[in-house]
Amino acid sequence: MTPTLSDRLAAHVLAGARSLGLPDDDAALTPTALAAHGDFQTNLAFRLAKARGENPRALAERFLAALPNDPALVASATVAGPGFINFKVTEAALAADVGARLGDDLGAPRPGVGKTLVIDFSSPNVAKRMHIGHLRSTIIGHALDGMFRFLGWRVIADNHIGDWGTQFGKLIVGWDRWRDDAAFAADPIGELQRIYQRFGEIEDPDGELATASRVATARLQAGDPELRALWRRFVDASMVEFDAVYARLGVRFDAVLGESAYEAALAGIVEKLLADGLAEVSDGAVVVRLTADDGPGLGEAPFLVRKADGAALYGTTDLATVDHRLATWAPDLIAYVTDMRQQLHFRQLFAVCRRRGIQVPFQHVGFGLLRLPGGKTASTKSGVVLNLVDVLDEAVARARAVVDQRSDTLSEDERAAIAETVGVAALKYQDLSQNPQSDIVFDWDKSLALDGNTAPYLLYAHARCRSVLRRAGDAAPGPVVLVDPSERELAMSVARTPDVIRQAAAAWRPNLLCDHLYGTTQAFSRFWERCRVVGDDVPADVTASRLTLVTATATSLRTGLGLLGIRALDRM
RNA sequence: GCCCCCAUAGUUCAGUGGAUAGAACAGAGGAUUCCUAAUCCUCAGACGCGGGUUCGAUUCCCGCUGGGGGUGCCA
Repeated sequence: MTPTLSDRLAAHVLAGARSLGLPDDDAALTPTALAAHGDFQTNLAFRLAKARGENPRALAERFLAALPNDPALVASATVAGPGFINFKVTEAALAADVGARLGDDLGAPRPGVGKTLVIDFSSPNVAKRMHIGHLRSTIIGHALDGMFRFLGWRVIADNHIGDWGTQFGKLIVGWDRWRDDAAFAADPIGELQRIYQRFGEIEDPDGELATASRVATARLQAGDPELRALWRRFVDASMVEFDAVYARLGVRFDAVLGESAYEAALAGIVEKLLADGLAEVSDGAVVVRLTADDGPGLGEAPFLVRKADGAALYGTTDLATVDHRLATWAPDLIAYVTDMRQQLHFRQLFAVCRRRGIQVPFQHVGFGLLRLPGGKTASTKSGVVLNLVDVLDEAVARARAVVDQRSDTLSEDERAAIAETVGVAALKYQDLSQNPQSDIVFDWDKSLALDGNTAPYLLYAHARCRSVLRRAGDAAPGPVVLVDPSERELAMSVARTPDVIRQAAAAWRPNLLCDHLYGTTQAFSRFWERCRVVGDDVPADVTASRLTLVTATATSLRTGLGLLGIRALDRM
């Protein structure tokens, strides 16, 4: 592995701070906003000057003088404006860096080696079709999974399926009365969904249905073999469909443990909380009372772990799940990727875990709602449902129309495969490229767009890279020599990719990686317009250099897209 | 009531207390004897309002307005 240019410059800056007698552990190093200011800048002089009440410009001048001499790395270092220190790295250092990033691991440092992350995402409910609202958790979670693994973490992607609860009583009752076996055989989830909806719509003036449903739920949870078998059928049928969607999205899990897996542990959790004095009985229910000391606003609402009727709640299940994860994987960090509406729940959950003596840090990655134009939320409740598979199909159909128009020399099979990849990638990238915490407006034309800052743009650039590498034939890659400005810009972007992956993971924000890959692609497109790689009029050493640069670009794009769950194409 | 989130160009979105706030789409105009034009180049266009902290605020704090979400027995 090779430290990145910014790692090396940060060390350079911190060495300067030490020799100035002002040791620090943050070099405040960032890429410059404008190329005219160099490659990187440090704003450390501002911070140090503020702490010491000095003039920042004067301190920056002293700082500059105190920097070590490193002519191999630093081409120039200058003080600018009120106290910025701008660095330009040498052509040789940049060229060498590009040459070190040709493998799939990008030669990147792996600071996560030895650490384990459990990340909980997707978590659909059994007997309901996945809709567009499930997309965010699934693909943001998967992208975080990919980025952390890239950084060396052992990652356990855990799909916490909603396979337990009162909805099964309703399903069982409805199944007995209204099921259509042929419909179930043809489309299991569709039939289960129909039964469930009918249960909600039908008149039940005497509460007869409600009673039957409660009885069925109780029998199921008591282990009635017949109902258990029926429940298993519902779960299995749902999982078949979920797995098909995951395969299509390219999403993987290390563990698929539904809520039912924790059923046996729930009573013990509640008893222990009571015995330890952490929980109390209140209005017949069992609650953990938190205070403002547990976190802002947490003193208001208690955390419910058992209802007055004796049933456990999702919070109880979540506590049992934490116990299981700690015992099974001994993680260093546990993360949950859910929509922001569950923020309070997780803050409470984490606080209760801390009270139970659990030291492991938790992270709730809350993302914004997906809404439709006009402000409606896309949910079963509002009656506006966009089935995920239907959206994927439409995305692929739109991609296919473009493939047929642009790539008419390719075979039918190739075109179908390309359209599938491009369509699904476009939908995923559209989501991933936005800040998770922002609400998303789903609009068919925007969400499935194939032009502009979209996955197809990145995939196309990668395909061009592969194309020229195929054409290079026997010509071998060689040392990088940066001649054209577009080459330097591209090289710098490629060199920064490992830094960006680290930052994106640390911020739990895949969109930072999307932004960077888009920038790399823009740089590549400009390079492509200006610089020929192979040809009779291109000197051999220039071809060799550019083949290395193109290889590094292709690797950076392929690896970066791969972390986002998007497979790069060699042709399109 | 209380708590949380959001407000950037016509639209959809980026933006780490830092230098001239970036893209895309839509709009106007250009580029292809040559490695994939699903491309590139040019033009035009924005930080809700009022205070505060700071050398410096779209960013942090307070208030206001507008929108969304949550809030003891759903998840």
